Amino acid sequence: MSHSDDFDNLPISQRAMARPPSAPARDADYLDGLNAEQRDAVETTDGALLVLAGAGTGKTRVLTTRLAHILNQRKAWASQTLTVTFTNKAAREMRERAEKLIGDEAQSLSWLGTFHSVSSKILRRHAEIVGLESNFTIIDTDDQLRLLKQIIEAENIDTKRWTPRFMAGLIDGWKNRAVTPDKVPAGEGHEFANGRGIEIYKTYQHRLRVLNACDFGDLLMHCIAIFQKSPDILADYHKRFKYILVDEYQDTNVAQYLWLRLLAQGTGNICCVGDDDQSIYGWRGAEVDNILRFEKDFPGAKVIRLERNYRSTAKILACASHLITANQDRLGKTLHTEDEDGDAVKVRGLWDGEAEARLIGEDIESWRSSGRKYAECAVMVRASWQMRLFEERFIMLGIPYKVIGGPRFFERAEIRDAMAYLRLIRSENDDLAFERVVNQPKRGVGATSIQKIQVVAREMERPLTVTAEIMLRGNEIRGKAQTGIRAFLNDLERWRAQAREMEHPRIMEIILDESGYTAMLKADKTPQAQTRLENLKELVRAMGEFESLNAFMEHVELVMDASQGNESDDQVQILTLHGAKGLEWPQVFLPGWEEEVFPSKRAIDEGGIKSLEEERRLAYVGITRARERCYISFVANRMIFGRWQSVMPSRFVDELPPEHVDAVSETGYSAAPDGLNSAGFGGVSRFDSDESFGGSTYESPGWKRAQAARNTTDGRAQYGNWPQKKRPPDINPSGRLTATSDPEAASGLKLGQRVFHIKFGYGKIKQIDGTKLTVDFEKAGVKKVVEKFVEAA
DNA sequence: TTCTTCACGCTTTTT
DNA sequence: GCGTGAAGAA
Repeated sequence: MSHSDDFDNLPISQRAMARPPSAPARDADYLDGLNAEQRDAVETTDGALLVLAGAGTGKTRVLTTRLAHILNQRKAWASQTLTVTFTNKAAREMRERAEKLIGDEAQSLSWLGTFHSVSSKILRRHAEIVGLESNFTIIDTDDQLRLLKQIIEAENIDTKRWTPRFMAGLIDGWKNRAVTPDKVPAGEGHEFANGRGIEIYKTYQHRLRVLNACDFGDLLMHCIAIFQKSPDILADYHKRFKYILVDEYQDTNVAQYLWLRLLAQGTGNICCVGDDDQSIYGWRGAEVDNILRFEKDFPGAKVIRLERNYRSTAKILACASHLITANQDRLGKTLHTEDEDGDAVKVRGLWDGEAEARLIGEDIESWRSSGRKYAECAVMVRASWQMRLFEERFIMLGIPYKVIGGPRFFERAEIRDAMAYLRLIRSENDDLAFERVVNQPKRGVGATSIQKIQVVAREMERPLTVTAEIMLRGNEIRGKAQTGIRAFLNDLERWRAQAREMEHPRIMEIILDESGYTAMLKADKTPQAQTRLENLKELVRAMGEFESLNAFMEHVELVMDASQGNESDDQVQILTLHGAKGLEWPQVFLPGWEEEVFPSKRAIDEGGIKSLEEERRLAYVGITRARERCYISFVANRMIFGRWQSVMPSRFVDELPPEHVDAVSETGYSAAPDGLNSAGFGGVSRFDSDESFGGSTYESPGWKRAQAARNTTDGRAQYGNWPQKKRPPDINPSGRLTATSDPEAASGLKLGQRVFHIKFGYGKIKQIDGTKLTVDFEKAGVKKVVEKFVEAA
């Protein structure tokens, strides 16, 4: 095993003296096939280096090869390199690809991970410096919100007017900039409850410390604090990390930047790879400035541009490049390819979202019948609500698909409940976990009882479990709650003892059984309960893959995306544009290119030109995912939040280069990119003639607003909120029933008629009472009262 | 205490 | 359209 001679395995006394052997151990044949720039980026190992890597230019390859090169040149041990990424997925991929290059040695890359996982590892070593114990809990957004809610309520602030979510946003914003409560610039807390925001931030941080917990932002912030407070610790890390590699540098926020800069002060060997045109996380604190400023931050830094694209055909690349030139602040790159022209990017205008889904479904089928794979196709949307239409259509057509980045396994309620039990076993201090599961399953412990305990706990400054115990002894809790809590505490005690001598998957099973959680789900006849049981089984199985309970829990707290399972299956991928970074497919569909959808209304309203540019980068990312074919589409009418709106094609459509675009009209309306406005994209006129509107000059508010927004330079709509007018009930071509908010329309339904409902599939009408229908969904085993249905023509 | 109903707000995206 | 969370009813 080549990694047995690793730095970490040396006796501590020898570490300071340890030097990697100086001679290269292997031939540098891994450099074959790299172009001149890539090779330069790999071989420039020392000093600060910024690699500006455009889409599809072999960024990951350069990073991993560089890593291999450093190791093969014996410039450092694997464990003396630090490689940080943003997502777990990226970290995993990096490790896998490194393994192919350097074999077993990749296992010693113990400092390869996300910013958060590396931070957590560092923080566990020095937790006491920031007032934590090394077994601290990492809380997620859900816990964070509950904690904040308690704090805000305790301050007697109305949580409806000043929502915990908003406060969480402020705190995240501060933490993204590594701003501690005492460093908040004057005037910034004023947005919340008349300036009490800072106070709440302070209390929040204090509470976290008491709970021996951190949130995601803390992981980085505490690390920075440790480095700043203890120069000797920092010096240790300087000695350790001889080479630092950073992926997706354009997405770093201020805290991450500070973190990196502190660590890079040692050797100064830092290599950041990124693409300013793919910075799409500004809303969560990413500073494109970090990459724009790189040369100033790291004096003497070298910049290498990777501009040869190996992914897309020339036409696809031309579209993307042309579109992105509309952005102002760019470092500027000129991507080129030696690839052939390929097919033009297809732009298509359609009547509505269903037509769009239908067409894309057909395209995928014909792709498949031409002998290609489903898995070579991806549908990329701006927001997750747009996925539903495609799912429905694909189910109907029998096209296998997979939604990427849907509700994550470990964020599901049942999994979080199970985790809360484990957390309570690990530490009796975990108040958040206690609150979550004292009454889950129902033990007769209601809000009143919990509140009572909380009050006392706060007074005594003890954790809830301990307080509850004391109160039970003092007979201060009566009735159902008394027996409930008694049983709960006894169970915890017993499990804790058992956990010490049992395999950890087994203890999970015991907890689920004995707590009555499994029984609760078994008693629940809805189809969701079945899935939940399966999820829990999966959880127990996944636990078995970890050495210890603690290892498993660390994994869950940070790597919130387990259990993909059947990745090899031939499935169409449905995902958001954000989720698509770093991926590629031969055939890519980009639906929903309408003003206010993409670019999203919210982005335009809130962030003005800056957000608009970010949306454009998102479009750029979308197009550059395509290798052979790229289909862009927009519709005339779209259902948004249950309301029909007439919508305009996205301005991005107009920004495509006409000579590389093939504009196809599927509706009889002009979809030519250069003529959309003048030719009068027909959605509106068709809408006008619809009799149900009883008028001929109707224009939907959405359309007017969108039109106004398109015509302003900053992208902000000049109109306020327009009164909403309802679109008449929709009649769709498959002869199904569609929900409507118009009660009058819901007449003429017949008993026994089958209706469609999004969640439960087809059901039979059992009873009609005005506009109220009782529908029996036999397949799902659900009876549901469905209101406001309307019959199809 | 728990179950039911209703209104609201929100759907960018990640650790 | 959907889930959440608060208020009201059993």
